[in-house]
Amino acid sequence: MAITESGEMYLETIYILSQKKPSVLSVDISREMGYSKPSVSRAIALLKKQGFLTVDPSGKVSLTPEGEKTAKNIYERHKVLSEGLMSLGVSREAAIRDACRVEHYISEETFQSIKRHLLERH
Amino acid sequence: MAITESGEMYLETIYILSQKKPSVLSVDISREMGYSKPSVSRAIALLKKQGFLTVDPSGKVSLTPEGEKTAKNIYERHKVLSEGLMSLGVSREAAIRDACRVEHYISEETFQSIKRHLLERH
DNA sequence: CCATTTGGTTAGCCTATGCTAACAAGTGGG
DNA sequence: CCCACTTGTTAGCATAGGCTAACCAAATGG
Repeated sequence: MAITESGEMYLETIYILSQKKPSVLSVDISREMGYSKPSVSRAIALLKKQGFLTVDPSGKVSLTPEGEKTAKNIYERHKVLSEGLMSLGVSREAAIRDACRVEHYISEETFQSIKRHLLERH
Repeated sequence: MAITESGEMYLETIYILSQKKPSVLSVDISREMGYSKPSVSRAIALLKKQGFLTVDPSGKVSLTPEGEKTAKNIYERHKVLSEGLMSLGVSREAAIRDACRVEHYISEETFQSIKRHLLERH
């Protein structure tokens, strides 16, 4: 099964959290994303089954290389898109909110073109 | 109930079809979008209930002013985004495919900024 | 004139993804 | 020692939005 938008958001959140703290628990993801514990529990179980992450006996969630690759890719899209929008004059809030949606939907080709264009403008 | 991505796609398709032919039937939408008749039937019933379109006794589907406003807005986003992406060197296929997703997800603020930026480049 | 085609609906299945209610297991203070 | 809090899971509900199967009714046409 291919990764969905929701799955990508979970991976991205786990990636960001794991850069801020030594270990990421399900409940941390729950708080960060504002989702209920059961929603996160089920999502984690699915991502685990899909090979994007592992959960150790203490409950610590870790991304697999595959999961980390996906998370980093989404995170880079998020940064490039939100910064790009802000450089066009879009407010920080709208830029972040919109980047959060768009980051899941554009092809690699489109993303690379946007990125190149933004770099060329300087 | 607010309009969903799916609802917007139906409205946009109806708008485009109604510019190409005098009357739009449910089955035309079905063929254009590649969805089954029951899927379209249900979607039309919902959009009708939401006040975005009407269906006359012959089955002809017409957008209400509200539906047309929404459809035109999405269609404009589609054109601006896909042309903008192509002007950045994105292939026609990818530009159209990606615009079809992104057009539903960006705020008006972001869209206007992108549009302004694309106009300024010439 | 009856049979087929066309257009549409109803019923019901499936997946994804949010939710609450309820519970189990570990931990720690009074 | 026990109660309470924290963490996580299970069960089950809801919505959105695809699908097929099966049906009805109207139009077409040999």
